Amino acid sequence: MKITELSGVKEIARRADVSIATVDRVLHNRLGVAQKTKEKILNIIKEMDYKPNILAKRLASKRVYKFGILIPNDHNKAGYWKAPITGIESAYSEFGEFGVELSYYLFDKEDRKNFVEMYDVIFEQPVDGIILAPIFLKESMDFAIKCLENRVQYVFIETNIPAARALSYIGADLYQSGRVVGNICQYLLEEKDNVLVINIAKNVDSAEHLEKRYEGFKDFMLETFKKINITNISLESDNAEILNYELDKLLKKRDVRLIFVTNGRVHLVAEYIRKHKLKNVKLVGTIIPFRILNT
Amino acid sequence: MKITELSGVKEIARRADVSIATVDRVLHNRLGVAQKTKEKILNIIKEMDYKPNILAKRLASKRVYKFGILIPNDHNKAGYWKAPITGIESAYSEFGEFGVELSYYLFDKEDRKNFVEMYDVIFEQPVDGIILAPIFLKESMDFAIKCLENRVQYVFIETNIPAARALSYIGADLYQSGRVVGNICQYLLEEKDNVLVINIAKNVDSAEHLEKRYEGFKDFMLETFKKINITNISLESDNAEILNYELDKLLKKRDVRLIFVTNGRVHLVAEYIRKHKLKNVKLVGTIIPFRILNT
DNA sequence: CTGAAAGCGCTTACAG
DNA sequence: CTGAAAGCGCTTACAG
Repeated sequence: MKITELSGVKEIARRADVSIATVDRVLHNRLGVAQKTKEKILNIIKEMDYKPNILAKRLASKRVYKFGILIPNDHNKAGYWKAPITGIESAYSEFGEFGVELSYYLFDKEDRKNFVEMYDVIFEQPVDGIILAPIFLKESMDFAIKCLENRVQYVFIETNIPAARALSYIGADLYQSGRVVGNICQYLLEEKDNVLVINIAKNVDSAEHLEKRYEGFKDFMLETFKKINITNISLESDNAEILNYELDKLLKKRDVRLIFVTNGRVHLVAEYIRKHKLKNVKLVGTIIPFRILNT
Repeated sequence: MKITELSGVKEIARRADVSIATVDRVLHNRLGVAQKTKEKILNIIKEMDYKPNILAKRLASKRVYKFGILIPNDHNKAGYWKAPITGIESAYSEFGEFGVELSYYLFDKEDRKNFVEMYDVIFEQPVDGIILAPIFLKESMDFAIKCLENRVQYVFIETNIPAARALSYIGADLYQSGRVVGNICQYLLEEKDNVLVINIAKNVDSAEHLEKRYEGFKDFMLETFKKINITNISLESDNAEILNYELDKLLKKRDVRLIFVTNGRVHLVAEYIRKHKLKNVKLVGTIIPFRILNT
């Protein structure tokens, strides 16, 4: 770079022989620039590999970015969402002064209609970005489309729906989590053992999510034991009767050595095992709560 | 806040009836300000709970911050330090344009003299902050003192020395790691079992570090089993003869159910077990490599 | 010991 | 369709 070279918009303006206001218009794709001028400027931008200085941008702009946060209220799972909220607030206290505003929209985890109501409310006000827990599959897909229509970026938290192509996903890697479970359980098993993997998901939607954990577990197992026998079932309710019925059937058929429940509902199976006084079956569950890191 | 209130240095200057240059002098504790003026300004700053705008600061200042990175070269442990370097480079590509410069100082992990040579070199040039792996205890303490003398901030990576009061520590929480091992191993043990925990640290220094992992393991175990019997030994070399000698002694005395080696040198004990064809002892080790997150 | 002024790289009315 | 100018909240010579 020559020492005489101005940087940023000024240099672009100099090269294009226009004012920086015009450069700014092109940079933000605003109307009111002659096609020819626009092209010239665009070429120079490309030529220079121009990267705007975000510090200067933020300093000069009065614009406030508004974020909506769409997560379950904590009425059922006491305190589960405390940690992410703490994290959001901590980030806010760091960046809030640079033009960020937060709005919370808490919905009832058991009520998909309420989820839809809440996300409709979000769009009543201008919003730039959204963090959401997409625990209802179909409704969340609809929501994603609405975000795209409104040019609003969205990020998933806790549950992921890869197909909905969020900007990013904050939460556990369920596939890896399943592999870890497999890794630990390998010491409890032998070749040709029977293993039962149970997904218990109250709404159909998160079943797909839990499936990932099963995949990880299964892949690890099959890499370790060629002839292990893994049966996977998904229950769409946490009703004890149904669970008992299924377990009766499955455990009668074969000698199951290990049961892996892919989420925290493992206690339901624990009760079954206790009631039937089963001695030879090992039980494993998975719970990965959010954690507040000490800083 | 009144709408007429200016913000930042301007407002301070207005209230103190001085120029912003003088405010700046006080803010940076520079010489050449009358004691009275200084006090007045200091009071106003406190009153306003003034927080400088770091965006404006960085934009206005031409100052470049220089960071030194003092970590082992990878000649022995192939690739172990690739991940943190990737992380550093990724952060650099994000922030480098805002005035950050990096210098690497790689030392020989087996040679504490080399570590000292390298850190002497660091101070030959101006430096603002240092990331280091303090794997040599005494030398790292000396280094910390040198940093304090030079008013240079330092951050530890991989190994922590709490007493050296670094700005922060990047790495595994060894105490929690030990608890996790305990948590998993509880299913392999019963009340009154004998457990052996072995720290194998080539240099005395990291022994203290490994101790933390033992603490976590022990605490979890004692919370779970009241009468479990845990023996802990620390070896200062990875010499197989010495290890074998110690293991002979320890395993003769009592019926050991589980051996936990607090780092990756677990393979040394594995060899012993294989050679002696021990069947009833379980072996557990811990390796937590750095990982590159996919983004 | 203190202040006026230019500048960092952008954005934002406003004027033409 | 385009430009001159002020401003964001700081820092940095320079002058006195």
